[in-house]
Amino acid sequence: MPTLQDVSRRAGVSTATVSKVLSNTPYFTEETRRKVMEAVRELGYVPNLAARALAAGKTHIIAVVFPYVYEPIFSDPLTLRILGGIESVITQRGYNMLLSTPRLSPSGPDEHYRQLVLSGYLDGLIAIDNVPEASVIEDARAKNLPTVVIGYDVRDGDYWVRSDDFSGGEQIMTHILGLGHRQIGLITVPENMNMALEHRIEGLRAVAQAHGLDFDSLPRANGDFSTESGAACAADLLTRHPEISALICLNDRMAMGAIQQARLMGRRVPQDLSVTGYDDIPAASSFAPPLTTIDQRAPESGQVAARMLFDILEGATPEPTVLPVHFVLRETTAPPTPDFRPSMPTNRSESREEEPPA
Amino acid sequence: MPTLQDVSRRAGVSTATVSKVLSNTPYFTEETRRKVMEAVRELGYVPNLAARALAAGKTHIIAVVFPYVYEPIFSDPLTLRILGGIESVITQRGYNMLLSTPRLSPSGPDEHYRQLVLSGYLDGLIAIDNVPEASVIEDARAKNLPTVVIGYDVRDGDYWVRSDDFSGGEQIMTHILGLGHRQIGLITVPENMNMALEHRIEGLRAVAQAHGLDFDSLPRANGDFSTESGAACAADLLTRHPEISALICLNDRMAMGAIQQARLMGRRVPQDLSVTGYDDIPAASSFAPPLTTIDQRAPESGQVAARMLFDILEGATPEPTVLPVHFVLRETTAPPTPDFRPSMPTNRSESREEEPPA
DNA sequence: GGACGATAGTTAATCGCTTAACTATCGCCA
DNA sequence: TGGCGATAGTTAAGCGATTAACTATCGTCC
Repeated sequence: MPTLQDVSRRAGVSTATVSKVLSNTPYFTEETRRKVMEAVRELGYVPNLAARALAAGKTHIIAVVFPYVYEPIFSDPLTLRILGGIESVITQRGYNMLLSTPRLSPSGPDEHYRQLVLSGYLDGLIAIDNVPEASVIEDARAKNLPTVVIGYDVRDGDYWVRSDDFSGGEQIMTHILGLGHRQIGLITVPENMNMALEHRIEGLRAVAQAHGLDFDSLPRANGDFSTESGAACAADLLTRHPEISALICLNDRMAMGAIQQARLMGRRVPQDLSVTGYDDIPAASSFAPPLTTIDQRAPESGQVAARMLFDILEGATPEPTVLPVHFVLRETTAPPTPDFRPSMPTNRSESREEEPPA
Repeated sequence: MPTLQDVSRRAGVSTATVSKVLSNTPYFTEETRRKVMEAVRELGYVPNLAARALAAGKTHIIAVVFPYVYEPIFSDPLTLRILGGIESVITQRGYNMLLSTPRLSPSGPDEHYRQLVLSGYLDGLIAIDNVPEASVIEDARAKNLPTVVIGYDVRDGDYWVRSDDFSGGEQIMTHILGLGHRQIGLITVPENMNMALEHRIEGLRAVAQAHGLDFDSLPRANGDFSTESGAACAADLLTRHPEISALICLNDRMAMGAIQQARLMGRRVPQDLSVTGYDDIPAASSFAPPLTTIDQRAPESGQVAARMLFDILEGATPEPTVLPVHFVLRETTAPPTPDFRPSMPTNRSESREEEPPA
């Protein structure tokens, strides 16, 4: 591979001049540029990025960090769409994207990841961080590496972008309540697992209580994001509380599992049971029936995060961003039918569910 | 950030010795190692990867290349699972994964990608290459960069791994024929778009012809991998050829679209119409009804590719690999019912479809 | 005409690490 | 005892760029 020096010799100038021409630093003539460019072409010169990184202290590599927590990112359509959004911006700016999926333990991310962050190999970092414990950006913060977090685990001074989960929860509950449902079941995930989901729950709660509903006494079961767990939760909930006329699920996959399970138990959706999801994954619209859900605009959040990062790299100090969510009305919700409306007006007498089904 | 020199001073040895200890190159005492390691710990030293890359000529970065062709990879669950497989091996070996998605044009991949490949930033490359034109590995080949291709666009001497698409096609057709179907519709993609799919078609053809069926005269429509296009193709096919009792789709998403469309047209699946997919994406098993399909073991192919790459890096010359596929019998296929069996035994009189629906 | 600022290009130090070549020491054996 | 090979560690030369500091040239303005 030809080096800068080869080019400089061939063009009959110094390496400094070649470097200037290539990086468009002032003070060279058109004639010089021509000679240099021609030498570059003739030799097929391509700059050595490692050398450039060492000398200039810039690697043009942005790490995108998806911690390996509850499940592999590679099966979660949502994080993937975020990734797509990030990729589009990074590529467009001529940067490269290093995908890192550190394993998390209570003592923090794995050693290999920590070395990467501290190694000077990275110009910036974008991390998904919704998990309360074990922050993935501590080292980056300590090293002053430009970092944008997508999610909630931030502290003062951090740059972040997040989806308006609270509003998403509000919109769902408003819709369900507006339809006339009062016997509502919740399919959630264990507490302290994901802060985004907890904000959705807070949104649900706010609206429920504004309507005089005792949110904490609503039947509730915890899944683990998967379709299967959604089915299991639905089985549990519908068995113990046959009066339920609407099921609010905190993500689409659990909603889809719940619908299948409900059908197995003889409930038609939406006639006998309304179900809502969250995320609007690709499968949601082609599901039968198409799922009423919340569109988080995941690709957009990736793009916004990437743009914020480049702002920081250029010396600006971008504002943290909360992205609006969009309610997607499809066909899994309907007003409750009298058959499934029990005689008592609320479910105050019901016991509360906390544990997930086996 | 402390450097190697800082460590060497603190430990009271030369930088060469520190380097040796850290890379475990022979000839130092246990005592020396202790001193060095202690200095490393005290200073919080982390090697600078750019400097290491420049000096040693190894970056510990593997590029994973998913060309942007017919659609963004970020919505294709299949390539994503391959990515997951690759990631697991790369991470485990302590390498980093650079995700590159070059834009392809008839003149080749974009310039930024070419620079990356030639820049010396990469220790190896894994590429998905099923698109006939515009190879993504030409530069890598020219530069002698260790490369493994997942797919078909290879030439002699290349390392590759691919799924046994031909056998997959055979198994699908054998199953459908064994069920008794003879009025078979095909939902495919345009020719020269994806070589893997063409091999599946060859597998289908081989078995069909062995059974005396004129494969080329089977009704056929071309989609573009998407659910929507599957629905459109199904609408087209079932309208023109109502006698069709089985629909073979070359991927799951098109199959799912086809099933929804068939249902809209009053066909029950599988009673009135059998449908098969290909890929076994996550949604396939939770679809209603669960989809009969082919499992390609995508994560495995990613793992195999990554392992092959490390073999090459270690000086070995691994054998190209064809991975077996697995037929997944679920609930979208059944024997044809007499109602939908037309009087003529074959469809020799039918015209052939080539164009996709608008 | 001389001084000065802008322009064009060069020299050489530097980034932080690896490694070939070299020196020094030690044990062992003929 | 001398010599040799193995062991332990050092010196210093790169790797291939960037860039600060410097020199040289030229036009302009008083």
